[in-house]
Amino acid sequence: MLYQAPRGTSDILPEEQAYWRFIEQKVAESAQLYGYERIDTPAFEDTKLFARSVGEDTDIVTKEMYTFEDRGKSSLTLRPEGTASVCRAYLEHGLHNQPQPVKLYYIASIFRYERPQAGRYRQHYQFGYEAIGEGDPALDGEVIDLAWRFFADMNLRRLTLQLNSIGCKQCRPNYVDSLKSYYVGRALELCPECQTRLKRNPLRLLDCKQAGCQKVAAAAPKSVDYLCNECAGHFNQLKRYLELLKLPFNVNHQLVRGLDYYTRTVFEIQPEAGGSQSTLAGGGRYDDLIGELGGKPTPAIGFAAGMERLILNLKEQKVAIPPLPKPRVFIACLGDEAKETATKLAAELRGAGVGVIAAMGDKSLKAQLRQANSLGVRYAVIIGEEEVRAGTAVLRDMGSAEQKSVAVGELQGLLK
RNA sequence: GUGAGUGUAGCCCAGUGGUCUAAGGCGCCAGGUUGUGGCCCUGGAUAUCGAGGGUUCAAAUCCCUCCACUCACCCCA
Repeated sequence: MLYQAPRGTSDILPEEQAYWRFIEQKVAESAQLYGYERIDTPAFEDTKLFARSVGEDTDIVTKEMYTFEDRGKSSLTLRPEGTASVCRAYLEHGLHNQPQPVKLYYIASIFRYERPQAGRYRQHYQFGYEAIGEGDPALDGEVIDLAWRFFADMNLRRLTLQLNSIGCKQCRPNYVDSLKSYYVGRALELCPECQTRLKRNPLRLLDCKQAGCQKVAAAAPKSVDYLCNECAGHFNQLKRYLELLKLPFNVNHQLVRGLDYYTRTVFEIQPEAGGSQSTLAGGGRYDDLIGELGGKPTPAIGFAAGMERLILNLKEQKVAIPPLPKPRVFIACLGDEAKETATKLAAELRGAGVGVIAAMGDKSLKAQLRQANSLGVRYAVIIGEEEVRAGTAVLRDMGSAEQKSVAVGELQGLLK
């Protein structure tokens, strides 16, 4: 094989496209339902944008970014996530002058240099929704409702909604401190990786999968017990809204997310019996991010979902996807004159909005019909020398195998 | 970055040292009389057996190196 797609990337072949178009359509529909408008941002941005927003010490920034210098010596990075770009656009275009919150959604390719495996790729696609400019917990509830409804409406079953609150700039340090002091006494029970996490990123201690560490994590201090009054009130109100909306959330004290910008609300939607790379959607509040990017303090919340993982789940659960439309008519012909008639007819039908596949080459009629059959068209139009002389064509119904001779001029009306 | 598994035609795969100048199935192409698909039958094309090196009289089959893919860890959608 001379060339193949780079590791962790893949071609989306025609046979897969129905899934992609289906999801895109559902994304647009639910955006419309909740008042979100589409935004598309560049595939790459100034490297500093991601470093600042995602967090200098996160895995994404330290080892997963596709960073390059362009010919003008600017350091650019292929977007490793969607939120930072949307916030940049919000600031750059003065969207704070619009009624708040500004609700935006996107469908975009995402790039991370990781070892690919099931449900994880170096280039993958995410769709996401961001609501910027409002801190009301009712908005958190609405966003989570949107996320939940999105998957439920696709007839995906056995999903769970994981929820947590990780506090704000004021109260989180207290929590991290108490987490540290809890863990320091138990360092010997931890796996080697957790020993280093203890120093570098204590929050991550909570979601280590090692059995021993799990045990320690289960009894660890909970972030919700360290929330300041404002954060606690916000979280309580959110839970109240989720109950009103009848969303079956599970407060998961070990849910922490890998991007630094999250504050207060964090949530994920996971399949119940998921493998390791199973999270379908994740998100939360990022009340400090716009400010850190140079704007005035602006609360915001959003989430993103992985398209490939969603498709994986749709397939596993055998969710029926509507087929993509395709031509219903195949035109077969025999002889040079017939081909001219067929060529003109095909153009006329297409002009009238009827999709047509015209036979090419000079294959036998048998071969042409075989092709028509495998294309799955509803009708075959057959034009041979006799038909040319008579100004007619044979219209064959590929389902019933019934056929009749009709005037060429009548076809457009019959096939419309 | 770490660990494990796998690499034979477009796809699924048989074949574990010598009749392998590689079998089968799907798919593809053609034919089964003069201009008709789907079923069936017949025929055909398509494989430097992942790459390179080594062992041997002899290697798809054994050894080494590399590469790729898959799965898992890390982390995330």
